[in-house]
Amino acid sequence: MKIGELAARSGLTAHTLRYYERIGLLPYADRNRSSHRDYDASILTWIGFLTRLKTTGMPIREMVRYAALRNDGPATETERREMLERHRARVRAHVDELQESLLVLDAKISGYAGADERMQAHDTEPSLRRKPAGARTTGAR
Amino acid sequence: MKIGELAARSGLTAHTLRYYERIGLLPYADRNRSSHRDYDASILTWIGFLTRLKTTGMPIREMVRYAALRNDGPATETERREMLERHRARVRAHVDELQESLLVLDAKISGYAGADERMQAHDTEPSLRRKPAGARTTGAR
DNA sequence: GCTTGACTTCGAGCGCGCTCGAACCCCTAG
DNA sequence: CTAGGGGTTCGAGCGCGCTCGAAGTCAAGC
Repeated sequence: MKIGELAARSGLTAHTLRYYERIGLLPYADRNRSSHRDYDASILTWIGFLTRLKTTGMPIREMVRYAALRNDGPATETERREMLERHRARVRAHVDELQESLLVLDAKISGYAGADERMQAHDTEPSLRRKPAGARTTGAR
Repeated sequence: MKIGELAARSGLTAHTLRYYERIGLLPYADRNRSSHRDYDASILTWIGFLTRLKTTGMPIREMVRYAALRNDGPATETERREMLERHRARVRAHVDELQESLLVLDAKISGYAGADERMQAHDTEPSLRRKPAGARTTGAR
């Protein structure tokens, strides 16, 4: 597979793929006689995993470190596992933080007037929200 | 309150606070006769909210837009609410994505050999994980 | 034989969100 | 009177993660 196809299949651009090779995220690709990169389909699995790491906010230099360890073979497995465990902990913490923020956002949104009508129209998730905060029937405003 | 104190209390640096004022995230602060900024404590609430938006990944230019609307008074409430609703949807989607990625991470981690011993030592969260996949009582190791 | 277009390397540039330093001003305490 | 420790404005610089363009090579199709 040439770089254009890999780009299409991986969702990255050819520029980015070359950049990733340059910095060590992707292994140096075999070149054909025209020095065009020739990829094996298995690279897609690795790129998929890298994309997960990226999605979850791992900095590139850490991904590079992980890639280097991977390249050094089974002896580095413990270290790799530990990296992923640390990363997982960070991601979990981040998720918690986001969920807390979602509550704040919910509160703020329901604090805006005129919400009710549009709630009917836009709200895709009617549960758990209509909590009229006591007997204060919003007579006047 | 002067900028140094606000910095200490808000967790931002004085440099950042000035930067935020410059770009319109923070209202132009009153100056005392020495042209030092003099903040009211209420600004902390606003900064807190901005920090939430930042935490949840809202780009600064959007926060600036929100701040500008806020500054234009109650007439913009609908638009502000809509912004927050859109943002909330993005955040929710992102949380989902992270949770999916956590599963991948879990799988990858448990794929590494030698996990068991260290699990005992490092795992802070014993629930839900030790799923010994059948009756395999870990006799040997 | 020539055009087209996908590839190559290399280095510069960009958008984001700060971060920092220079040069200056003012207030207070010793 | 002086030293120190705030504060001010202004503009440049930085780290990140790409993104892009220039200039060249090569293979295939007309």
